[in-house]
Amino acid sequence: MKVRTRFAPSPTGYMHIGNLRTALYTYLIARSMGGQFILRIEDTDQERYVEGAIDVIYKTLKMVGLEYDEGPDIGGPYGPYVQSQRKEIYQEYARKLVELGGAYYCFCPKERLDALREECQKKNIPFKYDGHCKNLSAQEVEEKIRNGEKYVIRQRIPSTGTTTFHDEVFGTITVENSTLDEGVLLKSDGLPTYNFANVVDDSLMRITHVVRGSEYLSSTPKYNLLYQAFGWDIPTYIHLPPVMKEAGKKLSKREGDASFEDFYNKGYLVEAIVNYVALLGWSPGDDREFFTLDELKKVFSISGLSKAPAIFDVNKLRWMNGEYIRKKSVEEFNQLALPYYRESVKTDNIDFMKLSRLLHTRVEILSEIPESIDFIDELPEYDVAMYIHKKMKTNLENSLEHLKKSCEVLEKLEQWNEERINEVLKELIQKLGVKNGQVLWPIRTAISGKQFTPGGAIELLDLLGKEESLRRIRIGIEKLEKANT
RNA sequence: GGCCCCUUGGUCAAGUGGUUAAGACACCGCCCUUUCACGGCGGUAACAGGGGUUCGAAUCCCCUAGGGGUCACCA
Repeated sequence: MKVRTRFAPSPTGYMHIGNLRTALYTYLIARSMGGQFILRIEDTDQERYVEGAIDVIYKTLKMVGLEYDEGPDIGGPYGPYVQSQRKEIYQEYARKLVELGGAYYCFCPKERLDALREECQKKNIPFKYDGHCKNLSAQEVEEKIRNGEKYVIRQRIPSTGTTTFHDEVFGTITVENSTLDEGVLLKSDGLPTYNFANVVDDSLMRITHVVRGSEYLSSTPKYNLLYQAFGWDIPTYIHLPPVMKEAGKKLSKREGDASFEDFYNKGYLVEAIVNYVALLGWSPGDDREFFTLDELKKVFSISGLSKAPAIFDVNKLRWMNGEYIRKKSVEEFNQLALPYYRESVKTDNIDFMKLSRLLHTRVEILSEIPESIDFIDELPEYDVAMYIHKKMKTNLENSLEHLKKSCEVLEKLEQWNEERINEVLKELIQKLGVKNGQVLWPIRTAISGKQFTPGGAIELLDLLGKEESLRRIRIGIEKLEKANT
């Protein structure tokens, strides 16, 4: 039988990183076994409807490269793939289930249920529907419906015995049927609950492997009962532990560290996010940790899935993102960096390729680019104390002296390029008989005004150009003269 | 609270009865070096606790603790 998995998000308007991981794993499980991957939208909750939310799902899957074989926008043999468009199907199957004895009509008003719930809470016992409508006769049911009474359809669950299911990651789990609540399958608005829709759809759509978050673990016995009542094959279950921010905390939408989009907008590369997320809760079994999507398709295996919740470590993502950046050619990096350059560099005589060569090994996430090059447009205010560097053995006096001498040689330099600048300065250094840093540190300080810069003095001189460099060096000389008197 | 699940360094994790308990991120140190990075080398750091079973337990069993999930006409 051909493996078929499905990613079935409810459209909330953004793609949580944990959700993305579920999608990834679901996709990989299918692809690693040569199977098909289906997209289905679970929008049976009308109150939660969010405009444009489905587009976010399409867009994210596309960016990440998770191609689905069937879905709302591309169709397929088991459509429609949006649950709100399958209303009649659920109603039909709900009625069928009643006939089969797996469900019953319930006319209990909300008030009655609320009272029941309150009572349970008082006694500190878990809420369970008390079966008030469980034994209504067919005639009674028919009459109530004819009278226009609102109703739901509830699952009928044996009061004794146990139900066992097997999960590929959590193993075999057995629960007492008596602890299972006879939940609502079909709501009074005619739409199904998740509990019903997912079973019906998964079966109708021939899903062989059900992949979802571990929050569904505890209701899975009920789904098995449903499959059994219908006489359907039970799928292979693969429940995934959650992704946490830190022990006990979830990734939050508010702090902007929860969705794929958040990370993408912060300058993380799609490949890096995918790679990192793949490793969050799954291990190939060996040391390898760099994978493209295509490579993952080959090596992914359910057996590498872990059952404990994983904490999302932004630090490691950063590192991995940096690695991905370094793997790119300078040209590719330049293309990625361009929009960020334009954010902070307004002067147009800067050679961005030169800049990219400097930044290439120093950037971990794209969004840190603007700040690291903000000195290009304008020399920042800086303190003369920055000229004092213990290891370089620089102080205010020798910095001034060396800056003056450097200024002299640089002024005379006709051909302004890295090679020539290097020659002249090294010559000067030799003549002075000092360490490189004695001359170069003050220069870098003078032209950047910053403690840390991408590239050293020579690269920066070249980057900024003769005129601007000399202007800044003279400012430095002035500052030092003032400080020395 | 009932039921279910989970527990190897700060984090991700390998490990499936016999290992000096891998590797990666982070951290620290050294080297390279005109700063910062990159790169290279090295270091600190873990089987939640307690009982069993066994010649032998991170691995099997039980208890305790901590954590998570669930208990909706939400998914």
